[in-house]
Amino acid sequence: MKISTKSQYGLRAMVYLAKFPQKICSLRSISKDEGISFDYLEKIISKLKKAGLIKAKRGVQGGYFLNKSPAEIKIREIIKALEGTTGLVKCMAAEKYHCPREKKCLTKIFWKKIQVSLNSIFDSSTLADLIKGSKAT
Amino acid sequence: MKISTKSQYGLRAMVYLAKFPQKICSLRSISKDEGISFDYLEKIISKLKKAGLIKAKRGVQGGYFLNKSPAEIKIREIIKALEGTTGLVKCMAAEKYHCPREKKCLTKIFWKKIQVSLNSIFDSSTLADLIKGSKAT
DNA sequence: CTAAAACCGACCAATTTCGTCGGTTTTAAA
DNA sequence: TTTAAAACCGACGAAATTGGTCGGTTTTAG
Repeated sequence: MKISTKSQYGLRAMVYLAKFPQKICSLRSISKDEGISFDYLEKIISKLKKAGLIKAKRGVQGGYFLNKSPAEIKIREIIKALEGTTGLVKCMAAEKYHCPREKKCLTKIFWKKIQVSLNSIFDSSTLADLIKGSKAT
Repeated sequence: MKISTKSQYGLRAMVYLAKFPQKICSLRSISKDEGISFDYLEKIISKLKKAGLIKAKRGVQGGYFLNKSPAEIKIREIIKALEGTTGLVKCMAAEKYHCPREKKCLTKIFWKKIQVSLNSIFDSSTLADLIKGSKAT
C-alpha cells in the first residue's frame, strides 16, 4: 500500500511548475533541482502532458508549463494521470470488473470508506494549496 | 497506490474469524469459503499469528481463532501486521529514514494529510464495526 | 496408529517499478 | 545556415514485489 515514486515525483514536478506559473521550465532544470533522474522524469512528464495538465514548447529555450492556473489543478487529476486511477482496490478501480463476492462482502464497505475519504482530499486539494503550505479542509 | 491482495485477503480472513468468535476455524475452511489459495493464505495467517492477533490450535480439529474480541481489534493492527507499516511514503513509513528534502518539501505536508486521514479511519474501525456493516465515524 | 491440521523454509513465475539508451524532431540564436 | 538545446519517442532491462507453489515436519484428537 505504497504510493509509487512515479506519483511522488510527478507531484513534485507539478509543484515545481506551479511555483513559476509564467516561466517555461526545462526538464533538465526540474530534474536537477528536484534530484530526479532525467530519463525517468521524462516518462512521467509525458503522461502529465498527455493528460492535458501541462504543455510544452519545443526547441532551444523550450520546456514545460502548466496548462491551467495552480488553483485550478486538483491533485486528483495528477494522480489519475499518472496512476490511471485513484482506486485502491480492484473493485473500485476498474469500472468493468464486477466482484462475485460483492453482495456479501463485508470488507468492501470498509475499503469504500477509505476510498471516499481519500478521494475527498484529492479533490479538495489543488497545486495552489500545496504551495501555500497546508490547507484547512 | 494499490492495496495488495495480501491485505485484502488478510482482512477477509480476520472478518471470517470474527464472525465465529468462539469457533476454531481451520485454514482449509477459510480458504474454501473465501476462495483464497490455501498455500498463500497460510503465509498471510502466519503473519497475523506472529503479530499476536490470532492464535492457533494444532493437530486434528485444530485451527485458528482471534486472540481478542472483534471489538478490540483495530483494522490498523491488521494492516500493520501484514504490510509492516501503514505508511504511504518512505518518509512516513520508515522511522530511520530522514529525507534530505524534508525542510523545503511542499508535497510532504500533503502526503502527511492523506496519511493522517487514513490512519484515523484505520484506528477508529474494528472488526466488530466491519461485521455490523458500515460505521458512523 | 492415523489422519487432519498447523508450521516452516525454499522456490518460482508474472508483474510492476524504476529506470536507461539511442535515436528523431523542433527551434532559438549565433 | 549551421548548431546546440530542448522536447519527443520506443525499446530495452535490472531489481523488487506480488502472488503464489511445493515438500516437508510436527502436533494432537480419535
